[in-house]
Amino acid sequence: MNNSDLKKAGLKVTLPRIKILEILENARDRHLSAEDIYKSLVESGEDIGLATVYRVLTQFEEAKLVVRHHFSEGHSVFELDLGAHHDHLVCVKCGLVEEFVDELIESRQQAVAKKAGFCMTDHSLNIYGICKGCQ
Amino acid sequence: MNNSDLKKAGLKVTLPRIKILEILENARDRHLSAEDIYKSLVESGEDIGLATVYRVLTQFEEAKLVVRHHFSEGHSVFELDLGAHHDHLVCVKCGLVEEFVDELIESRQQAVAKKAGFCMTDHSLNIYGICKGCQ
DNA sequence: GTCCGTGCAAAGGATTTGCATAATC
DNA sequence: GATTATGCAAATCCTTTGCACGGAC
Repeated sequence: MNNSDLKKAGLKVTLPRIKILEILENARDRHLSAEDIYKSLVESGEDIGLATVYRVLTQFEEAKLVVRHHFSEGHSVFELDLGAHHDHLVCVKCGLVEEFVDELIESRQQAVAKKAGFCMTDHSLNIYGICKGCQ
Repeated sequence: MNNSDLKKAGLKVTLPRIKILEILENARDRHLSAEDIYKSLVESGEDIGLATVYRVLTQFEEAKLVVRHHFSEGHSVFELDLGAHHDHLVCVKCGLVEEFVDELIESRQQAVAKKAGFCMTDHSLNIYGICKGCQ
């Protein structure tokens, strides 16, 4: 994920876009809110507005560079789209997010959609619970 | 679901609460937003404020009379909690919501959580797609 | 009569938008 | 140099809260 990905997406290579991409790549927990990213920028001494963060993230989403998730927290979180679909385990205490894939669940979802006559475009499965560290 | 359910929940039996319960029971699509409910009240000539709708829905949620869902639309939707857990198929064109249960998926989720060391408290699975009528 | 519930208006948080300026290509 | 991006502030959407009044028990 680098500057040429931006060009490919038809986006000019600008400082805010590069920085936001970097932050998403280097984040320990890869699932960040717009506010998280903004804070991170401010800490690095960058002079980038929150509105720009939102604009860039929305553009990245449209360009399929990032995926937006709505965990049940009242705000969106974003992660780089590395192409590998996965679902999420979210800790309701500390906010930790783990990823998982279960082929059986994936295929059953397809089957459920088909049976209902839906043409499935997407799905989101979030398991909420208390992680090992918080128990 | 009636007035005695309200009393059981420790809530006084008031007109707004009764009306909102009725609307949730009679809704064709049982998944309504606060705004939907408010509009429905206004149409029936009730003089009930939107703030009250939100307050009542939040109380109902705490009392386990309704369940709140966050489909990816920027607002919450509410449905009566009839005790039967289910997941949702959401049409991205018309907003139609269908319910389903798949035991295999349910049990796999438990297994996934257990393997990750999570104590699962809840989960939400939404399949997004285009319904039969919209295709 | 006490306490809880409600309406209204104002506040709140997350996100978007308008506009003049500044940067990329 | 033309076009697209950005920063800032103001606006918007959904939801919550403060306060004085009204209703349930």
